[in-house]
Amino acid sequence: MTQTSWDPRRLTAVAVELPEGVTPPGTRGRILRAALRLFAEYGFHGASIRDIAREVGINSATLYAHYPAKEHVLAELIRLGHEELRRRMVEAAGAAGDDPAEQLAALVRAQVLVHTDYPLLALVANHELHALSPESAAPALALREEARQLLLAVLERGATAGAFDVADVPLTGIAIGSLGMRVANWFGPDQPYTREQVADAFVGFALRLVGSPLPRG
Amino acid sequence: MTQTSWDPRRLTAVAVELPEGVTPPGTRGRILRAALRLFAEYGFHGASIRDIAREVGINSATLYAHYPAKEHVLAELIRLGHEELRRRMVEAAGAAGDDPAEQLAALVRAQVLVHTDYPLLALVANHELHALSPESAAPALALREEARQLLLAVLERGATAGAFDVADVPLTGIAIGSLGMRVANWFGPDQPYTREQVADAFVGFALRLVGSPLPRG
DNA sequence: CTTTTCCAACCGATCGATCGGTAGCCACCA
DNA sequence: TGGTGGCTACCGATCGATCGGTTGGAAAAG
Repeated sequence: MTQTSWDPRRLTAVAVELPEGVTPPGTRGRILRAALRLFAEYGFHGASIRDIAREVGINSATLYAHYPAKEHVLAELIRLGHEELRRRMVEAAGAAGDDPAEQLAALVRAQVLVHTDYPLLALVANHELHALSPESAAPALALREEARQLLLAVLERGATAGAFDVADVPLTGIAIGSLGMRVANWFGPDQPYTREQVADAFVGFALRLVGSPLPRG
Repeated sequence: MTQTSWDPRRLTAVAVELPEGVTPPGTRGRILRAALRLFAEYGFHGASIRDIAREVGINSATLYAHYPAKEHVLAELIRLGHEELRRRMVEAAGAAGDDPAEQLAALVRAQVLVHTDYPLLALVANHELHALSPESAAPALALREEARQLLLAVLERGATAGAFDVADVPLTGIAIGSLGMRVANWFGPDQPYTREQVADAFVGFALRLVGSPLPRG
């Protein structure tokens, strides 16, 4: 309840986490983690390969035994971030029932939890995308669009069925997406909320935004 | 309704605007505009002083006749962005009546319009803050906190008066602030909304988030 | 009024430092 | 043995900033 805005000095207090099972083991994975922390704090261009190597404890030339170029490290992180988002949202959509409100809640919860669980990955995936070439960025953009379409489809369905009172589906989708995205900028261990509390609250916000009669969480 | 997510390739389609009356005239101002465009597209570290100088049409050494260091150019942009936000929000708060809902609407409208009017400035001010030293960043952070407190005070007042149905004021404040902030990432001339339409819609969203009985805009 | 001085803005050249990446070599392990 | 991961040394390019010099306009001096 004190400082909840973006403050890069907090970065060292946020765990450098990557999704399990999809992160490469050994040095390759350690490079990703080091890059994640440095890219999140200083940006792609502000973090040098020497910085990354030093943090991993290897020589900078060794990076090239694992990744063909600096850009590939970033592209990998961005891919991981977007795949985790898409995976969780597809999973949530599949597990939810037919009720549009329930589907929306499931999607929003999934989105928010990706951002609480992997805040640095979300920050890098969202803020450093511009450093990639169009070809490198395309896969991630496609995944992002897929996640977005999941949300829009539910909003459309809910509005058509009369469960949602929505004047403009795309704009409402943007608003709901914005809520989840910004979580990565402020959520952390020094905040007085657990991840579940944040997800509950944000599901409540989303339901309010669509005018669903469900009460706040 | 097509592409509404962050896409750096769209940057050249967004006008490079700085607030009137506070932007220095002549070369100094042209440097700020050039830096604004380049920092927004490539980030502070991704844009060199040679890039900036080239865009202005001067020699890179000349930049140092106007600004003592590269960081100062960024600091100036970030200061301008935060001052405009604070100015507009203070003005909106002063002009609004006593009704908490009316005050909230005024604040949200002001915030959203800063982001529609100066999207690049908002992007740089929000995303490149990390490139500043703590001393350089402090003034902007203070202004940001001031704007935030304006919003929280209204939420608190509305909740206390029973006009708002809010479970958690700081969290609701974050959510409302998030909505406005992200506008700079997607709003532009290729979107099918005017700035007023966006502001109206977002005021409606904010009122819903606080459970105010006012209908959607 | 004319001349001189001053100063801000500007220049090309250059600085030391750092950048991402390469080449060649070595050690280890299956 | 061959492949992988690691190293030192090095490359050309670029970085932010400095240097010494020039220019033009304004102000001061005579």
